[in-house]
Amino acid sequence: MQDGRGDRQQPSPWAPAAQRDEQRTLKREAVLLTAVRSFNRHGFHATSLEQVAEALNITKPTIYYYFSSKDEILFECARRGLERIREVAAARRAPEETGLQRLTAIMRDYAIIMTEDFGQCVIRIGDHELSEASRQKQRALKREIDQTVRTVIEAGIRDGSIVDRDVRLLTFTITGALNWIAKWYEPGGRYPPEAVAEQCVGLLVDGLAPRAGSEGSPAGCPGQPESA
Amino acid sequence: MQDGRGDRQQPSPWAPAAQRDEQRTLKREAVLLTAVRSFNRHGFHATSLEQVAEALNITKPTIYYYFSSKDEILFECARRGLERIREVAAARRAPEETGLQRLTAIMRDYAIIMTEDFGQCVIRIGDHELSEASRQKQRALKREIDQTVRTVIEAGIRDGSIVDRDVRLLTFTITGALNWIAKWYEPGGRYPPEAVAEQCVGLLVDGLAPRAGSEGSPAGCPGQPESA
DNA sequence: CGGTGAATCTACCCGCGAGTATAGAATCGA
DNA sequence: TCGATTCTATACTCGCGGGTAGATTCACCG
Repeated sequence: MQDGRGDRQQPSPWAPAAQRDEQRTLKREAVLLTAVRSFNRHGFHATSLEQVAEALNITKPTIYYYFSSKDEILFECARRGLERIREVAAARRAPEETGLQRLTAIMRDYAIIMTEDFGQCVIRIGDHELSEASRQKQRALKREIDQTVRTVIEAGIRDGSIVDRDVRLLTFTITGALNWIAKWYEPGGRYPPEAVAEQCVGLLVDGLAPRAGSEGSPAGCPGQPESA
Repeated sequence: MQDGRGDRQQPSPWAPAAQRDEQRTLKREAVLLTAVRSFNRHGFHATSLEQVAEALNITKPTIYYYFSSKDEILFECARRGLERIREVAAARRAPEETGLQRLTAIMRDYAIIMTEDFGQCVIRIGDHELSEASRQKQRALKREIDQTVRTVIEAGIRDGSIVDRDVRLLTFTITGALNWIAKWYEPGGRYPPEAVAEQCVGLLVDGLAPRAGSEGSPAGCPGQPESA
């Protein structure tokens, strides 16, 4: 991972500089993971950094050696969750498939992210817990994701694979159903993440009312594309 | 003050006792309403009772004259929201209609409650903000609602008006989509509550994929009841 | 070994907000 | 008009937790 820096070809036996950096990264990571799990389980305010430190066998000032504030920790957790979503959403931007097919793929990945630590954090922690600055940054990330999803939905409406409804409300309803997974899902419970994703997406695509013809979702027979 | 309570038929001219009680109730109400709005807007922890008091042109001790703790205020707010949901859910328990018809009615009312102050409070305020005791009571209320909804869904699956899927996941997905309204809805925005409810429920019933036959929701032509 | 810097700890500060003690103002009953 | 009660305000306590100052330990390098 040499980025500009430290590219000195000097093969000193057991280069310690890189090790140091790696150690630091590893420890930051450990703090983040412990923190996000506590945030998710007990809530942000109910989690003191002392508790996090204790769980890591260190003390509070050590955490402040790696992070500048509790807000930074929370934001970094949320950022990772959002980053993951952004990736899967962006991965399906290319229009080789129908809008519904692309949206279905995004929804499925989205649902699974909601069962992960950093993904849950995005939903479980309220906006008001972040500082004003962090909240703004978070909003920007969310908007970007929202925009991507919306674009896919619009494409689906145009090609006839998605029902013609208000795009904004469509997006809210879908993301709501999926976001909610983060609230009730518990690892090791009766449903594996894939099953959750499968079922939720299936319901959103097919609807509550039984379809006349087939049983399964019409993923293979979308409305005929009629790109103007 | 005999707690057999105040049933003395004595019609004293302009019974002041009743007026007193009414005044007290009115003021409690005002505190609750101001508090819940601030909770919803700024979050529970970011709302101090001093702020609430200031908004009411009173001081903090006055609030404590009407409530015993901040937790009691929050719980009372949430309780009202849940109570409203419980009512609408229970109202549609009788099986004169198909399961889907009953569920649709519940969902619609549920969605509208999510646009109201106390309804929003139930969703926007995390479980961890309540005291242990209050949280337990809240859970009980939520479970009761959940159970009612689930029963309706099961009836719908039996009579064929609702797709045969895992009831638990079905419930989570539906409530998730509807609960999320509380997060993004803003009064005076572009969508009136009825429109929100209409669209969300419509999508959940019909699904994202266009239906072959009709355009609208098949509210009038549910799957033929086939009660064994 | 002795110095240098990274990493961690002990011991503290400090502000905020929930909750309270208590006194004073208004209201009512006689 | 005089208590008694209801209601509200002033002025406080107090604990919790975010954040910091400064000492200390340790690892490596010369």
